[in-house]
Amino acid sequence: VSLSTADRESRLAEARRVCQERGVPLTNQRRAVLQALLDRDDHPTADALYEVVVHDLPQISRATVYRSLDALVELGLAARVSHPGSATRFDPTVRRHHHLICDRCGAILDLEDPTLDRIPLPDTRPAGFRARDYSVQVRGLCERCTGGG
Amino acid sequence: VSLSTADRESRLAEARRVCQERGVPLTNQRRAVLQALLDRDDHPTADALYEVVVHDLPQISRATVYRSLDALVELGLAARVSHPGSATRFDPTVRRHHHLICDRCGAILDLEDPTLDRIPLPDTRPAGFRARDYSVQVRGLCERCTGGG
DNA sequence: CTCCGTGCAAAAGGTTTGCACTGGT
DNA sequence: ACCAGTGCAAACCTTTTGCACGGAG
Repeated sequence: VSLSTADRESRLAEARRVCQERGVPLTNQRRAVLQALLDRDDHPTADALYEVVVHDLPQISRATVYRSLDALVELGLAARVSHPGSATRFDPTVRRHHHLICDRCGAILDLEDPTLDRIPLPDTRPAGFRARDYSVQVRGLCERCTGGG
Repeated sequence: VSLSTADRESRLAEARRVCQERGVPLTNQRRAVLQALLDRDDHPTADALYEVVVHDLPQISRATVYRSLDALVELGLAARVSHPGSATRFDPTVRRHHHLICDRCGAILDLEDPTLDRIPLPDTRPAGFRARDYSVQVRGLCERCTGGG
């Protein structure tokens, strides 16, 4: 479910606006990382993004990719995805959506479902927790892994 | 929401039974790791468990803790928790439940709510995904982090 | 005797940090 | 000139692996 050209343009415009507001420069490196992330729908790791970005900016370092991702997350332009694996994965989609996670190969697929977007959350304030948003993780087996057995 | 003594006993009995069935020895090390995990409700990392277990078994190695956790997960006696951080966290509770995740400090709290346990999942079979179970992640700020600002 | 789990140490990821440099303001 | 962002390399943290040892069947 990768983004259309128009969507990508609007996400870039949003990035420019947010950076402007927060007084944070949208450097070439940050823009390249964001674009690489927007171009993908498979929730890549930082390293996978580095591999892409290094084609455009051959001198970029892994550290900068990590720092750019931190910045994008801080700015609300990307999100860290919860994943039961060793490497952190990133998601360019900030609006509410859900995930299918393959128990065998670790793939993360987006799940868009209006019903899941309207679950009434229990009141967590008695526990002292201020809820901000939620998402549903569905675990199971993806197409490739079901095929294999 | 840590386990009562009775619950812990029954979980240990379950472990003995499962190991028996599967022909897998429940070694001292594995039992110690499982007990350490059952004693906690904060979804510890492998390293945090090592720090606890090493008190009882001073010669135990980190590798064994990792291998024990792998075995427990494989046996269905524990679960890896999805978490947007670098270290994998483990959960002694296998039955369906949900999580409150603090965006600031990364704490994971259990959320038990019968309503959330009965969400009608969309049909993911057209996407080739065979759903097995799900859980809801609520993100926000925990009590300590709200207090601080 | 054989097999499997373990301990140790080293290797293999993944992520962060110290420091010098640079480009924009 | 200043400051923030960057590149590089090293450090650091987490997890896995190779190998030898030892205990249970």
